[in-house]
Amino acid sequence: MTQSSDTTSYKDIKQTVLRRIRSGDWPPDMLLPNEQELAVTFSCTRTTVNRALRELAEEGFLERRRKAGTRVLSAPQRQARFSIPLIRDEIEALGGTYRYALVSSEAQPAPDWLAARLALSAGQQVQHVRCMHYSTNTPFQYEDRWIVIDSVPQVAQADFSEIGPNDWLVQTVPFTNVELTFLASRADATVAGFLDLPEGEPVFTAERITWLQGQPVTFAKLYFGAGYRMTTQV
Amino acid sequence: MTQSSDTTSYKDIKQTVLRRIRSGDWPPDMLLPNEQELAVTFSCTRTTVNRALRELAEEGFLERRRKAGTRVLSAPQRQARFSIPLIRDEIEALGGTYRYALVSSEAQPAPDWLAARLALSAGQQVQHVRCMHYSTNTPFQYEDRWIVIDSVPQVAQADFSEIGPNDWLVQTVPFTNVELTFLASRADATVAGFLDLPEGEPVFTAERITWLQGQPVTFAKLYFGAGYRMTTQV
DNA sequence: GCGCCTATTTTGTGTAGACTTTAATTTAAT
DNA sequence: ATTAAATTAAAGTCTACACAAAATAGGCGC
Repeated sequence: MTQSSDTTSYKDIKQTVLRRIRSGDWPPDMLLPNEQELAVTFSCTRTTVNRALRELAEEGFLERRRKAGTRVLSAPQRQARFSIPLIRDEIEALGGTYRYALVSSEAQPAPDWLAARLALSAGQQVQHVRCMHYSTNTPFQYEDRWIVIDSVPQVAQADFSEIGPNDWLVQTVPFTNVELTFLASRADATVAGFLDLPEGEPVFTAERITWLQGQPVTFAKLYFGAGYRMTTQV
Repeated sequence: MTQSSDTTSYKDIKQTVLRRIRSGDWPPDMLLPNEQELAVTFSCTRTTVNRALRELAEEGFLERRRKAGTRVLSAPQRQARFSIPLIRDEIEALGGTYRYALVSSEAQPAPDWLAARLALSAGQQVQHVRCMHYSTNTPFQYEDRWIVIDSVPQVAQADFSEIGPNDWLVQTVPFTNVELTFLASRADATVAGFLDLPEGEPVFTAERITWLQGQPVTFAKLYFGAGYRMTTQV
């Protein structure tokens, strides 16, 4: 059998199933026919049905359990899946020219709050790097970053005057686990100065903790410039 | 052939490939062997290799192109995939008790900025619903929502005094397209009042536009209470 | 009735093989 | 040299079948 237009593809099945869900034909909580039956109705193999339903489940439309079958999810806990672009790409996509500037870089013992946050031992050495990212001379992001020296010893020799610590890290440490937090914070004098804002202004802020196989690698606090909006399609 | 422990599963392959990428064994931009070769080295079928590599590509580690082959992505633009929980679930997960209160609900012509945002015709009627979500009497979120009446005519009969507009919508218009935006805004007098904050305080804000098959359904502006943090693992 | 064990159903995943589609590459024609 | 057409290598997907694993449902003993 060929797979050209006379064949039912897993994409066709996905579309059809989605349409039935959306139209209310298959309402929330409904148990849908098992793969074998669907394979017959779609006149294809169970393998193909399986792929379609598996992907729909990954996308949050269905719930599948062995023996229990496949059912339509009632509360569509859709997962927003947005990519975290590199700053340079993001700025260039918005039509700006990316420029980077190092503010400071120094080794120091981890402050208490950082030690607590990353489960470091008291007084463990960290590299504290502060830098700016500009979009055509407009401040785009102020980055305040700490890198755990024990986890990335090479950081002692790193030169952050030309390359940003994030770029350096992704080249050096193929990172594994990341915890991302977004919040609205108030610009203190330092942040306001770098981002060219009035003090006290709301600032969209991201915190990013990175581990390499259980070892804390870096904590970054990223303050975005005025009017920043993070958008995603779901 | 069986698939028990003597067989190589697609998960094994994913792990092995990931390990090689992380260890630098397969550096960024490297072209990896084609599926047939990998199938031989892993002693499994090409089907199994295909699934492993396909998923790794979806997860952002590899780039695959027909004829060109599979290569390691240099800047692993990992995609944060975080689920958007229902407010009730989120509050209860944090140990609070969810409480809902309607502030106002009235039909009105769409204001210009909204008409522009949703591509409505001038003066199209919308239902403007404002409400509060509390976590054990602490303000958790102030919701300012507009629902396009032409897209959801049933909204005229809806009673939002007990059920929140979001819950009502997911029951009524199940699966839709969503554009989500996050930003930091400044609490104006209204928002400050509802969230029990000083005026001018930074507020983590989400904007949510929902379409049903190209038709605009609703625009919601969600103002989160003091200290709100949105966290996700990547 | 209650708890435990077994049987059965349904999804999960593998093998083997074929055809399709895309696109890089090479070849031929202008 | 440049463009257009043919070649071909790689991923993409389907068929057909088999066995595995999980979890519900039913039956058994108490």
